[in-house]
Amino acid sequence: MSNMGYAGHMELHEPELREVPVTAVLAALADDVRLQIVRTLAEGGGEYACGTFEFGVSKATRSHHLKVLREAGLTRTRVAGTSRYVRLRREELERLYPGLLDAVLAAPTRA
Amino acid sequence: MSNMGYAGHMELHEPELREVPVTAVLAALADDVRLQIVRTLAEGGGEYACGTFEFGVSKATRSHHLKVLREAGLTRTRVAGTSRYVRLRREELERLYPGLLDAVLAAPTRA
DNA sequence: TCCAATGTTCGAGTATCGTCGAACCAACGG
DNA sequence: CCGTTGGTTCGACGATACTCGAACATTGGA
Repeated sequence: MSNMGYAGHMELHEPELREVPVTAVLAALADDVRLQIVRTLAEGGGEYACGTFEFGVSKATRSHHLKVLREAGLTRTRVAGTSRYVRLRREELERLYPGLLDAVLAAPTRA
Repeated sequence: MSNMGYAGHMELHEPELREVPVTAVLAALADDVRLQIVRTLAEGGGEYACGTFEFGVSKATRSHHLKVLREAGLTRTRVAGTSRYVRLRREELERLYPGLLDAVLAAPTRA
């Protein structure tokens, strides 16, 4: 009955947004791959399986970026079967950082 | 030769804002020292000599951060005598990234 | 039961970042 | 001139960040 060594039963680390320094939120957004993920989540508006985000990186790297987003308080993850469904924490973000996400999303894709 | 503004032969690199990827702007803001500098500039509204920003780092580090801000298109620098005066590029930022700077500045200082 | 699918974690390589002291430079004031 | 002042640059350091392949865990189906 050991559950050692793997995160299958571990709780996903999803911090309270107010515990996250704004610099961490900005750092999470300051990466091309992660910004593409966030854009996809924002445009779709709902949940996406991790595998959705095919942006030219390996699945290990993708998993890493999703973890960064989650631990920066930007996303929430729901586990279902072998898949994990990710969604943006829009309302919470809007409450704590009004206008921030919209401003970033409105920015030109390629500057 | 005119004596007008002979500010040494070093050219400051101040890119056009549209040439700067938004991720670079976000990365520039995603540091505590730099965010404090930006806050100071925004609250004061005008120009500040580099020496103004005493945030517990050496002057070499301060100079580095000011360079990062400048090259991310966030600030402009005017050379006068032995001093350099830094100011925020608010209007340009507002035009290209409407609401972004305000949202960041409105964020809680101590998250 | 075995296998494929979906993700995560590990270990390592490379790159970039933040930091400092020391050396440097240009401008100013005696 | 010479020294001081304001600031930059250099070289180095340790810490982080991004990336990948490989190995692993969990689920669900043949």
